[in-house]
Amino acid sequence: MKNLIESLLRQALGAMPEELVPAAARDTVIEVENTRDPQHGDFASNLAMRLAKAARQNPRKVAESLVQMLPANEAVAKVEIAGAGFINFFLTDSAYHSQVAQILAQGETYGRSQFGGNKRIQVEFVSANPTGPLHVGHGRHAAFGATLANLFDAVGYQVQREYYINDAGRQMEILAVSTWLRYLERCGERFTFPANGYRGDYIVAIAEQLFASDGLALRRPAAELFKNLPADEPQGGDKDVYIDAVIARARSLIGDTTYARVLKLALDGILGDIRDDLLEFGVSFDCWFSEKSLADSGAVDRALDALKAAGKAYLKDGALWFKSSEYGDEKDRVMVRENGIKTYFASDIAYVFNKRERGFEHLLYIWGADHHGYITRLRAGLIALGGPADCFEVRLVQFVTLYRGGEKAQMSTRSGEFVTLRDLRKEVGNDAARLFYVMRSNDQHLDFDMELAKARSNDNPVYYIQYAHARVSSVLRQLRERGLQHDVADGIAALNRLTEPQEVQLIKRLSSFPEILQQCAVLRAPHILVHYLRDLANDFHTYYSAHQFIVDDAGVRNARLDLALAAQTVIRNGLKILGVSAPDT
RNA sequence: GCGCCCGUAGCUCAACCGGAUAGAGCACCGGCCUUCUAAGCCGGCGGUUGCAGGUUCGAUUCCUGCCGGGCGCGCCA
Repeated sequence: MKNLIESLLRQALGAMPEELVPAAARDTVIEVENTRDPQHGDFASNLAMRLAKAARQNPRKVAESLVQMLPANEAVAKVEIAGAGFINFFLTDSAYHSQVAQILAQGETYGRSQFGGNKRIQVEFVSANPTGPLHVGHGRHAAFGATLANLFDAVGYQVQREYYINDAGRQMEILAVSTWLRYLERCGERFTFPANGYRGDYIVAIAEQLFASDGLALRRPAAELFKNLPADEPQGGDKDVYIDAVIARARSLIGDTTYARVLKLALDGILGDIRDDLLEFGVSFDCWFSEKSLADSGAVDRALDALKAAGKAYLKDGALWFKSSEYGDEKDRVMVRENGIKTYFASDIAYVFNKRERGFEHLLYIWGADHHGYITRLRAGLIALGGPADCFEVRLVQFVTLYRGGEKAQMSTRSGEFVTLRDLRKEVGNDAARLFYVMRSNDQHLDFDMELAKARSNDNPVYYIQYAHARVSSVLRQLRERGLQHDVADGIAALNRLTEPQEVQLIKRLSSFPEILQQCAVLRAPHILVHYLRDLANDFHTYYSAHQFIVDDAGVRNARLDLALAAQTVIRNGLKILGVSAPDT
């Protein structure tokens, strides 16, 4: 509908005389918006006001000329000029009534469009380090990223969902040694666990597996393991230096091959858990991309070489630096440390380049708010390697604070007692979690109230929306119980009987669904869809309370049932994008 | 100190990338069930959009400066 008005205005603009609207001013974006007040019609445009300056005319005069040039259209009942120069469009009833027929005809594809022009976009999200289970913060990333990807898919992009596995580097070493130490404890060795080791229960569980498969074969005396090591943090030492020493000692005691096997056992175990967790949450990925594979394939070295060749890298203090300060970064960044080990930044540059090589036209990264400092430097890397800067986009997701009742729930990674995504899903259910996570704008801190999420009441938007869906199913059940049939075609023929204000309101809401999806995708704002569905549910409940569907007049009855079915279709389509179920009861 | 995000009703948040009278839910007050699910509906109360300037026909939105909150500023990941 909005697109129709827009094209009418564009035609009118094209027909305006040259002396009134100079050629330069014609190339403007035509803004059409839904009106807030019904008195202003169904759609309004500020086009005349935007042209007024170039036309050297007052806005109302420009509006008059535009309206004169407006081609006639059967959907438009009336056009008015109002206020400072708004052009208000009033649509005909039949234009809206035909929307109901269209929704029913299109069914689960209603709302989808070709807006994206099949452009290849990649959404990379979650990408949590495989060193432990996902926590509630990752849940927000998962829900946000998955919903965005669904939105892109719905509006005609070719979308790929990717999870970047940080399976290279020191943290994997720490994971492996933590697992082996827990195994030693299981074997009966006694010692103090390193301050910098991973101490979650999941490590103990993996160690138990190792014990089951290998028995005491990998046991080494604790005394030998900890002999002549530097002090750990509680003893006044450096925890990083200490854990590195423990890792080196462990490697020498059990050998690199066995060590690698322990590492793989831990990595596979945790990654498998993450994968299952996300799958249960309705979040799936097209690609799990391994950082290690990037290093193994030589891609990281190639990226470094390319930067050197471009004159954007230099040696200082024994380290290799990238001149990111040339691209607005605060300072240059180290890519290869003095000890020869590459930083994450080196991998990240290679990775962004790799994404481009795989043919994605647009790269969307979903990161935690604490990573905002990396945006400039990574974009710098992309530009330095010749990539277009505008294909690189990062959306930050702010933190989640859990509340249980009025009380803050603690989520510290230190203690190992943080609330996992799995725990949260178990407590409030997948539907509530998915919806609550995206209910607020991503750059807004999220207060997640678990009590509210569980509530089966009006306060809870999940049930409110789902209830509207279920009510339609219930009406159709009632109909059958009374021995009646829903004749869709008969209803379509009688759509002009839908004249009650609640019916008109509901139809208007339904007809804006395709535009809402586009808007959500363009603004990367799934929360708009949640608000829309909430409003739609409200429109439906209001209608439901005001009028009966199952009435004696067959024409009205079938038309109303058509409308109810259309509302149910839109709710279901919307919930599907959000990853929320649409129950019939 | 520098950078990013945020500040809107008592609370949690919207406001369609500058538009018309700033809207919802919760809470509070008052109505509606012998008729399709009351998990619902209707009405009422509630605002100097943190503060001060600026830009223009028009600012919650853009700019500047303060105030307040969160998060970053490693040869960590």
